[in-house]
Order: sequence, then C-alpha cells, then structure tokens
Amino acid sequence: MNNLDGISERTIERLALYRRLLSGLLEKGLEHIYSHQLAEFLGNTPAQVRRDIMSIGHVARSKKGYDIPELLTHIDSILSSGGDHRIALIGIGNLGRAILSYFNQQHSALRIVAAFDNDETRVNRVISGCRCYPMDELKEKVEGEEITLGIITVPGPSAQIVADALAAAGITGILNFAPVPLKTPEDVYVERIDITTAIEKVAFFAGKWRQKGT
Amino acid sequence: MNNLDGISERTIERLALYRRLLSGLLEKGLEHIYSHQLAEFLGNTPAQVRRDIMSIGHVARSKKGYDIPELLTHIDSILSSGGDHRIALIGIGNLGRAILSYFNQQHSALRIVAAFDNDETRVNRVISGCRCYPMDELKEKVEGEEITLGIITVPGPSAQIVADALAAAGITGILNFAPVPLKTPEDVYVERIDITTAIEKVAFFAGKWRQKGT
DNA sequence: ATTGTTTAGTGAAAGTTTTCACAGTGTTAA
DNA sequence: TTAACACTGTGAAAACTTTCACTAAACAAT
Ligand SMILES: NC(=O)c1ccc[n+]([C@@H]2O[C@H](COP(=O)([O-])OP(=O)(O)OC[C@H]3O[C@@H](n4cnc5c(N)ncnc54)[C@H](O)[C@@H]3O)[C@@H](O)[C@H]2O)c1
Ligand SMILES: NC(=O)c1ccc[n+]([C@@H]2O[C@H](COP(=O)([O-])OP(=O)(O)OC[C@H]3O[C@@H](n4cnc5c(N)ncnc54)[C@H](O)[C@@H]3O)[C@@H](O)[C@H]2O)c1
Repeated sequence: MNNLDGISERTIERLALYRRLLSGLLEKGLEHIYSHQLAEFLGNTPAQVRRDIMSIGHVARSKKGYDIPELLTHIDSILSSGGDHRIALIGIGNLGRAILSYFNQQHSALRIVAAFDNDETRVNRVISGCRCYPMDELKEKVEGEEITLGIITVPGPSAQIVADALAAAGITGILNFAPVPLKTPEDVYVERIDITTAIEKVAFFAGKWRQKGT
Repeated sequence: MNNLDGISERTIERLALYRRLLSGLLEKGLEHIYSHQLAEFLGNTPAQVRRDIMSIGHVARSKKGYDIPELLTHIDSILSSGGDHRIALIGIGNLGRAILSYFNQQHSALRIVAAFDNDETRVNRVISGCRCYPMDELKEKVEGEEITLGIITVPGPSAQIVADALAAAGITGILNFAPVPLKTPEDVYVERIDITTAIEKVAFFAGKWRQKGT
C-alpha cells in the first residue's frame, strides 16, 4: 500500500516539513545545516533526521552539514515525483472557504482550481480566485480541467456520496475533513483530517498528564 | 510520554471514532454490534476493534456482539477520564471562525469558551456564541474561566509566541494548526494538524499509485 | 440435551517506526 | 602532517502497532 521506494508514510510527512523549513532557511541566506539543528527545529531527533534523509538516497557532499539548496532540491524532487496536481474542493462552507482563501495565496504545484457545492446560492461565482460550480458539473470539470485530487468539506452524511462522485470522475486522491471514514476503490488514496478527534485526543492526554507527572 | 494504562495513542484516536459511531447507532435504536461490523464502518479489521476494546478492559457480557449502550458508556468514561475541559481559540481568522462555528453547535464536554486575537477590529464581540477578547486579556480569562486547552489558528510566525502565552497562562494541552512545530514545557501536550502537509502527502501517494498499480 | 456455528478474548508472530551506537570520513587546528 | 574532533550513514536493537490464529464460551437448531 504505502512505502514506495523504501520511503515510509511517516517519512513523507516529515519531508514536507523539512522542505518548508529549509525553504525558509534558504531565504534567510543560510547555506548549511546539521542534522541536530534540523531536529531542533522540528522537535525530533538527529537520528531520525539522518534516517529520513538517507531514505531518499541523499548523500551529503561534506561533513559541514547538509548543503541546503542541494537537499531542498532533492526533497522537492521526491515530493513532486507524484506529478503535478490540480485540486477540486467540494463543500463551500465555513471550512471550505477557509481552505480556499489560504491555499490559493501560495503553492504553485498544488492548486485548487475548482470548487463545488450542491447549494445553488453558493455557486457560479469566484471565491479567493477559485470558480465555484454546482455538483452536476463535477465530472465534466474534473475531466476538462485535469483535476486529480479532491478535498471534501461537506457534512458527514454527504461525504460518502461526494467521495463516490469523485472516484467516478477519475480522481486518485482525497483529503477528507468529514468525520466519517470513506469507502473508495483501491486506487484512490484517502487521507482524513478529523479535527474533533484531534481535540478529544488532546483533552485526554492533557488531562492525564495533569493528573500524573509528565 | 503516551500509553497511559496500556492504552496507546492510536487506540485513543480510534476510541473517539467508535464513540461517535456508536452514539449514532444508538440513536437509530441499535442495541448490539459485532466487531466485524464496527470494523466495516471504520475501515479497519475486526481484530483491531477487539484489541482496542480489550485494551480499555471492556468485557462483553454475551457473544451476541457488544452491547452498544454499555460499550458507549465505557468508552466515554475512558475518553472523559482526562476530565472536563474548557477551550480557548487564538486567531480569529478564516480557519478560527470556521472552527468556532462548527464546534459550538455541538459537544458539551468540550467547549470553546473564549477566543482571542491581536487585531482589535476582530475582538470585543461574539462569534458563534463565543466571546472574543484582545490578547492582553488571555491570562486573566484563562485563569478566570478555568480554561485548560488552547487551539492555535494564528499565522506560523506568531504561533510560538501564542504557545508561550498559553503555557504561561497555565494551559496543559494545545491543538496547533499553524505550520510550525512548537516548543513547549514538558507538561503541555501538543497535537498538530497540518493541512498543507496532508495535501502534499495525498499528492505524493496518489501520484505514485497512478504511476504504478495499487 | 447435543451438536454445529459464531464470536470475543488473547498470546504470539509479523510488520512498522524509532532509537542506539559506532565505524568511517571530512574538517580544523596545531 | 598529524591528531583530535564532529558529524554522517547505517546495521542492529528496541519500541510500538497490527495481524494471525486459536481457545473457550454463548447461541441456535435440532
Ligand atoms: N468547520 C470546522 O471547524 C470543522 C471541524 C471538524 C469537522 N468539520 C467537518 O468539515 C465538514 C465541513 O464543515 P463546515 O463547518 O465547513 O460545514 P458547513 O455546513 O459550513 O459547509 C458544508 C457545505 O457543504 C455543502 N454540501 C452539503 N451537502 C453537499 C453535497 N451532497 N454535495 C455538495 N455540497 C454539499 C453545503 O451546501 C455547505 O456549503 C463537515 O463534515 C464537518 O463535520 C468541520
Ligand atoms: N485556512 C486554512 O485552510 C489553513 C490551511 C493550512 C494552514 N493554516 C494555518 O492556520 C493558521 C490560520 O489560518 P487562517 O487562514 O485562519 O489565517 P488568517 O490570516 O485568516 O487568520 C489569522 C488570525 O490570527 C490573528 N493573529 C495574528 N497574529 C496574532 C498574534 N500574535 N496573536 C493573536 N492573534 C494573531 C490575525 O489577526 C488573524 O485574525 C495559519 O497558521 C495557517 O498557516 C490554515
């Protein structure tokens, strides 16, 4: 399922963090960085940093730490090796609009190019530079605009229907914010972000820690 | 760090899902459920369901499946064993407002009772039933309202400052949406949700799958 | 009652991820 | 030129998580 080329799912997540961090450091004019510095920034261990970097086959030319532009280019090439993606967002509610406004300020390789909703008062306009369409144009636009990923921000009860529509339209990856697990064909990769669960988890562990020590 | 009472971090996340699911099933009048049915709903395996349930020390009275009200009560007692929590949200931007509107429609044990921002045009009003205050009232309100958790929805560059302020005010758990890792005292539990990273991950794996098979 | 079926509970195996610890090597300073 | 040092790359161990596979017990049907 995962683990392409010996790169684990967790490592991919951290590579995205390294990229963002390195990119910022580069802008500040930094040229080199040690694994322990990266670890310090990311809150993990130097050993993990080295193993992550090792797993993409990177070899530092010198022992003055990693060459930032080189490493950045390398990580970038791994992360973008899945190809370019154009994204559709379904569910132009509070969360959907927040994501639209955030996302289309930045990021060039990953762009939300179309948004959809079944509430007709929310469509046929432009939000944060993104065109909004009714649901019955989904398949047409996905195919026409060569959209490959979908972000689901509709209420739980509608999420499966939307996922089915996305899969039928030929999308291969979904980011699901609805608090329900989705059933999709095997060739659709699904990632879920469950904000409510995350808060419940914090509540549990924060409470436990308060009761005990560390 | 984690694994209180032999309950792993992953299990806690799934318990939150079981709770939500069972709660819905109970409302539909269902009384019993088999591990394989739970697994079907959650997209995992019956063995994992049984192990999760076992790990909280639950014992099914009969073999007709789990008694839903009983199991729900038990899971609830575990998840709420961290105590009640009142929550502060910092950063009344697009994402912050989406979370406010969503959260205060539901959930009684976990409530966002105050929101904060350093932009004075955004404070001293009520959004989705939640009072908004300027940052300099943070400590006072956290102490006065007995707030124990914080949700950070400010831009990356401000997140650490806000985290420091929350920790100083005595908060024990943080949910961080800003795309930067936070440094906090050991007795503050931090969970991060990184939407950008999640999309990059989907892009990577969806792309890879498209290139290969499964 | 008896028998066959089905399911929860669980030790042990398998799989995954993180951490340890050290060999090898570039770097620096004398 | 050499010696001391510091850091990377990595095999191996440890820690954690999931899955397998079997036992025992409840249940249903006869
Ligand atoms: N906002 C949050 O902070 C938050 C937190 C946790 C979970 N979520 C989840 O995220 C999702 C969106 O939350 P929200 O607050 O933006 O909700 P919202 O009600 O503001 O927006 C939902 C949007 O989806 C549209 N929609 C409904 N059914 C549809 C369908 N079948 N096809 C197309 N569009 C449809 C609605 O018209 C609406 O515009 C929900 O599943 C919610 O549970 C949100
Ligand atoms: N909106 C999204 O979909 C999205 C996606 C990925 C990440 N994020 C992250 O979530 C966070 C919030 O995103 P957003 O879209 O709501 O941003 P936003 O700009 O709409 O809102 C940020 C809010 O924080 C306030 N703020 C800034 N500095 C502050 C400080 N020091 N103290 C108190 N308040 C302060 C601002 O006044 C503003 O109201 C950001 O870190 C962003 O990177 C958001």
